[in-house]
Amino acid sequence: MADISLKFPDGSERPYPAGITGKALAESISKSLSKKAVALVLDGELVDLADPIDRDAGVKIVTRGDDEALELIRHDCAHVLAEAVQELFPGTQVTIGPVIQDGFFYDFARDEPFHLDDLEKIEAKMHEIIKRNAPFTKEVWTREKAIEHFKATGEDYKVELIDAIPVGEDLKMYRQGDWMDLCRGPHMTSTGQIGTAFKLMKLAGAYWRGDSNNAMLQRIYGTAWASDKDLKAHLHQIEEAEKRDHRKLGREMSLFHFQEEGPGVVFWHPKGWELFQTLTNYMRRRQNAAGYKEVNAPQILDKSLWETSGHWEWYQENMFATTTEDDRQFAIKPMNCPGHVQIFKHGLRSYRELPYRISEFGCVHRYEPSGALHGLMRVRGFTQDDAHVFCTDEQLEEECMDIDELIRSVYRDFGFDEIVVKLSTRPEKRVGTDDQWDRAEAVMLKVLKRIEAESGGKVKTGINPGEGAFYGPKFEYVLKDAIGREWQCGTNQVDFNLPERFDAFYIDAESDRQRPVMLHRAILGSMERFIGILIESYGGHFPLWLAPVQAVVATIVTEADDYGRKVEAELRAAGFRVETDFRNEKINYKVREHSLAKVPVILVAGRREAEEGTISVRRLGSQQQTVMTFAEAKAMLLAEAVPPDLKPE
RNA sequence: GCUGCCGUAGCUCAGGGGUAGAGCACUCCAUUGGUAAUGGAGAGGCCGAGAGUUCGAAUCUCUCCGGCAGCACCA
Repeated sequence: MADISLKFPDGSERPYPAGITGKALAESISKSLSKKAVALVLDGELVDLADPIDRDAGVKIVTRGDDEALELIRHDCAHVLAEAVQELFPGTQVTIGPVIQDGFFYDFARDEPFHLDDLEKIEAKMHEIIKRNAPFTKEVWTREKAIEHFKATGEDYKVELIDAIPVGEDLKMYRQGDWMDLCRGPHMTSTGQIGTAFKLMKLAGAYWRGDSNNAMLQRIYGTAWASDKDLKAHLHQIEEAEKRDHRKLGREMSLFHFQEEGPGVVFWHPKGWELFQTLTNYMRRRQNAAGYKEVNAPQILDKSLWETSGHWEWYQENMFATTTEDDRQFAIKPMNCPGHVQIFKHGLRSYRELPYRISEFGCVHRYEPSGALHGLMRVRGFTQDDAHVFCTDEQLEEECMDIDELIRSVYRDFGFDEIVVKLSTRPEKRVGTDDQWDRAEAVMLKVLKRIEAESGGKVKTGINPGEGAFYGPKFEYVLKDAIGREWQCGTNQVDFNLPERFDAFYIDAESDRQRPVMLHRAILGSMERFIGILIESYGGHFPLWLAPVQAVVATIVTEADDYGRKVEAELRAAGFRVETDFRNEKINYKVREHSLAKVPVILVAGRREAEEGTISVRRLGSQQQTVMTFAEAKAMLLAEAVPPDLKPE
């Protein structure tokens, strides 16, 4: 057999007989390597160790500790999960079991639901299967044989999967002991290589093929790692994330609450509302500076308006509607755009007024599916930092670029530097002509390229086909928070439809009527959601400018209370959000309580401070405190509390 | 909306066919104590709602409401 030349990661290149397997290759290098090897990377692609290599290629032997092996561990683990379930619960059908972030899942079809305590049994069975250490072996089957096999074993879903695989493609079956599964592969060489660092996490329902018209399957989620240490670290990380949960912190910091009578609507408490207002005021300043005029449009409008806008036809199931005694139908606004069009239309607009930018902290209500509700992140009543820009076709591109700059500059102020901009194109359910969509998407594609280019590649971009709003394509701004989670917040949508539906126009330089283009844009998106993101991202430790209570003045002895009152009054007069704690409690008690409430600064005054005009400053998260004159402390705190947009450069 | 689980005091949770418990928080009393819990006493619940089974239901069954996890949907 002819020789092939294989190139190793260290750059060295050696000849081998064609058809050599990864296993034999590893053996030829060293016995210990062949023992540790679990797979091969062939020209960047992960393949089975048993696959013959028949061409010149770059190779890398993957051992269990390599990053590439993690995917295999998880994938193999999914197979073992499926085997365990079928051993324990005969008659259960297997469907798909892919690798996901941090682990894997497998979807099963079974009439009886699994219970939480089944997970323990399944996990024990998995350990047993792994201990058997059966080799994974691959077989290539014909379509007919595979279909026949799965029909015979009652695996209807597998048959359906095979039907969806293009004719001519090989069907690979992986066997582990007595069990086998249709699978693209690759796998490690035996189940024993999975190790013990895995855990079944949760049970959930999931639609077959992700389509809610299909049957619901039972999904078992698991996490798997290369070592027990990694598994432990992952479980610890989950615990840490739970501590940041905005629903928990919102309660502990008395920011807001929910209750049964108002599913999906927020009761904002004084401190939460303070935060809300601080954020709103910041956005108001940013928008005013960017040339927006703030407006306010009605909450409830006649059905006819929503028919004209298309909402009644396309969005009705998400709308709260009401019929009055005189039989008029009204809807509570789910969006602000129709209202803003009315403001634009009121009176003749000149081309000189364009771009006409109006903003509104618009409170909207949407009937969201009950299962979607999630704390502040997904609610039925929320406030958008919404705005609409009416402009000419020629102005469109620059307006989009300005909006892009505004959005990213706002995100920077909160420390969100990693941004992805996605273009969502025309959905199936939509209004307007194809020509309008063509025009809108063409401009947006151009803008998307400019955003990426002008950010020097810092902003990543992408396309979401078919995800646009019913009235136009949209840019979606996805930010990454302090703990690496991604959130879609900002949006910018190009709309040629609504102006036409409402017959909005302006008068151009030749005194002719012209149709404006309309941009819908939001930056934080939903104020509620953004606050939820901030709570979790900061873990409740707000920067001073955002903190609802910026400092608490706590006295040690009653004689210091008068001084404490003076400290409070002076800070309050300077616009600082400060509270006092003169309770008959020990200072330890007070420090503990305000630290748990995540107040950024505790100002402690005892007899000494009162006499000397000083104050003891203790920062949240620090075990120490600094004594300084009150004047110094005040200057320091006031300087730190200046919002980012008002900071002198 | 779908699947599964859950709903006991403001919060965190125990109990589980014979009419209710803990810790923290709260109120009162004593204590004026230097940076993460001073001691004592007290008050607090139609055990999510409705119906059923039962001599008797917070406990079992059903329906509804709400929550949680995931799916679907989405700012």
